[in-house]
Amino acid sequence: MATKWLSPAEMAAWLAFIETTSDLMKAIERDLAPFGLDRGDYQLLAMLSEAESQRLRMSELADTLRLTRSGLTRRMEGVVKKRLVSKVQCPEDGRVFFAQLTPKGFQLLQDAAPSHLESVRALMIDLLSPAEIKAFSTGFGKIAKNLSALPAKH
Amino acid sequence: MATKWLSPAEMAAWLAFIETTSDLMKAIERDLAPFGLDRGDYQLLAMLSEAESQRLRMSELADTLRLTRSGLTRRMEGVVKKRLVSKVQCPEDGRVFFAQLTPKGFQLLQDAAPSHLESVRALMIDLLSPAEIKAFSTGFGKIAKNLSALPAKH
DNA sequence: CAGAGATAGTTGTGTAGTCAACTATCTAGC
DNA sequence: GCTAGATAGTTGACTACACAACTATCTCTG
Repeated sequence: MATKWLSPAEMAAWLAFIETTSDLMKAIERDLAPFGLDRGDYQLLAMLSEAESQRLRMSELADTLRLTRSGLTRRMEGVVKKRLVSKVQCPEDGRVFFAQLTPKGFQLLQDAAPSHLESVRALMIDLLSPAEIKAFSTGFGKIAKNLSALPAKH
Repeated sequence: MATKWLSPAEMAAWLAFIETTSDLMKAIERDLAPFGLDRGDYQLLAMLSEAESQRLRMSELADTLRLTRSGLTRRMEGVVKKRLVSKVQCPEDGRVFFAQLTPKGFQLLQDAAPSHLESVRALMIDLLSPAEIKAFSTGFGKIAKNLSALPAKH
């Protein structure tokens, strides 16, 4: 197999991406900490807040959060204990549970959102030119589309 | 505090980045699995392979891998047990240890690299236009520069 | 050269996630 | 309407990390 190496420009893009992402995530997480939330909690609340009746089936939520079902079961323990989310059994199907955003959870999300958005701006968006923003959007869009077209499970 | 919302284009860039990165990392990890390596191991080996004498001080290696010192201690247990890396005490300073790539580790890296590079190409690089590649590189570069200029520790 | 303090790495403890096995419920086919 | 299988979620065991406290070594100041 003849290895097709990456050109310097390609390697630069890859390395910049790989090395920066982890630091960026940590910085964003740090800005969320004063609200008692981590990034996983925030995303969970944000997803629910945008959903119909502010609730989603567990497995649907797990998929959008890129968690396994068991992973979500564990993460839910935290936000349920904090009364930010409640678990509601579906009347039509006894197997399914909904994660339901509580008023307290909604309020906390409202409180945290401005700070989080500001954080995303300061650490990423405002540093990029409009062309770069466009390139991020289209570039990651193409990557995502390709990934979802893949056989997925091995 | 008046919340400065993200424009649709900005939000698109942010969401595309956030949602795609996790899937991309998992896909790359999956392609590395046949070699018995995960992404952390691969990066550890890759860093050592490029270093002077193919070795680095533990704390230096921890920094480049974005691990805490204790995190690296734990990760080293795995690669040391697999004989891919050995730990060598520094003669001049009894506190410091070097992570030293073994011939076996070097060989495994040589074996895995073509597949890994191919994976990075297929899942990311080859999907992007040259302009997008450039934008990724400069964009993440700016983000990284900004992060390193920050107060860093809380 | 004796501490005092800095530095390198490890260990104890805790958290967040995975996978595989399990329970409970629902749905079809007979 | 019963049983076979599918589906939703949970649990047990494990892994990879982080943080804080610790040990060992080095360095500096008197």
